[in-house]
Amino acid sequence: MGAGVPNADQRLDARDLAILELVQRNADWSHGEIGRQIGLSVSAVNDRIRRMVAAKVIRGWTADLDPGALGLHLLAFVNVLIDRAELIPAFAERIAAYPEVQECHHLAGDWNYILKVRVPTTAALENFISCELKEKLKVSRTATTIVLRSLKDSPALPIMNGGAAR
Amino acid sequence: MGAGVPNADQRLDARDLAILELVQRNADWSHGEIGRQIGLSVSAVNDRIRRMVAAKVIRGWTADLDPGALGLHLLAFVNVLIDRAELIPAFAERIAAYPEVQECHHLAGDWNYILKVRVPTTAALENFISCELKEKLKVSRTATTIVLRSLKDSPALPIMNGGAAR
DNA sequence: ACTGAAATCAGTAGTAG
DNA sequence: CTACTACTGATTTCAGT
Repeated sequence: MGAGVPNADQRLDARDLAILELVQRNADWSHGEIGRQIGLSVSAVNDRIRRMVAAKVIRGWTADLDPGALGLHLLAFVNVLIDRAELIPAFAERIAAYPEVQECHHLAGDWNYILKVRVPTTAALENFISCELKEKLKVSRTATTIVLRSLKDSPALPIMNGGAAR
Repeated sequence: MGAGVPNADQRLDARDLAILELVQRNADWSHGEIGRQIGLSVSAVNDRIRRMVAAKVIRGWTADLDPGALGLHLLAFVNVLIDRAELIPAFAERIAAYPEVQECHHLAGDWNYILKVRVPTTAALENFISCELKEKLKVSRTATTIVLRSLKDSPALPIMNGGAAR
């Protein structure tokens, strides 16, 4: 056990990719339904999904929720700059714990990080930036961009041959 | 049938929110397991989930895939500027169809859109920006930021009381 | 609106071809 | 891999509180 080599010798063939394409959008379909779509038996679909879960190609199963229905009416991208290098480890360790931070990416460029932040209101955003980022996490500067409308916001990945495929 | 009022009179109580908190991370748990966590019977959990699916609070069920395992080794944010206003509708209509574009948000600020783009290589990114964005979609200017490392990249939404809750 | 039991259906494991 | 079996366990329905 343990986390030796991450994805040792998994090879994904065209059928695996077809399964992934389906389950990343319709995880509630039965294995029979998936098999019918791609011409595979229930057992074959079952085997392949279990292997891909074991290989961590499939990391888990999630429900896709509507942000608006949960009162999360504001989406913003916040660029973060931290002047003093010694403050970066503490930021990196603590930022992921904020539920309103959906994403945090370390960047190559003018800014240290970009955050994707979901909150109910501008007041909540202001509180997050002022109290959490600047006061507690000692962020030097931020640049916030408000999203007016999301044309696409999907966790689905592009799946094509030529990736880690055979 | 039809899409009249989106979320008519759904009221989410604390138990609904507890269920959502669980299923957005562990959609594979049985209703019995969920019920045990929050002190509810299997049927009650089933009822509430079915109601939330019907009310479109839960939009669907997805598999969470590992981008690296699919050969998607590059993540970038691409800011997009379109000078001539008459070119924007065509862009907005066609951008969502690109699988490598995971997100596309219309912005308030200096840029028209921000894109979250996943590709295997820098060559694929260059091809996407030059051929697709600039040539085909007539984008005037782009500013691309490469992600070095993702500290957090989760579809999970922050769930707290005070949203659309009772 | 929840519980608990009964019925239906899906996932799993094994066999054989 | 398919096809078929049997089994386990989950989902769904339904009557009752």
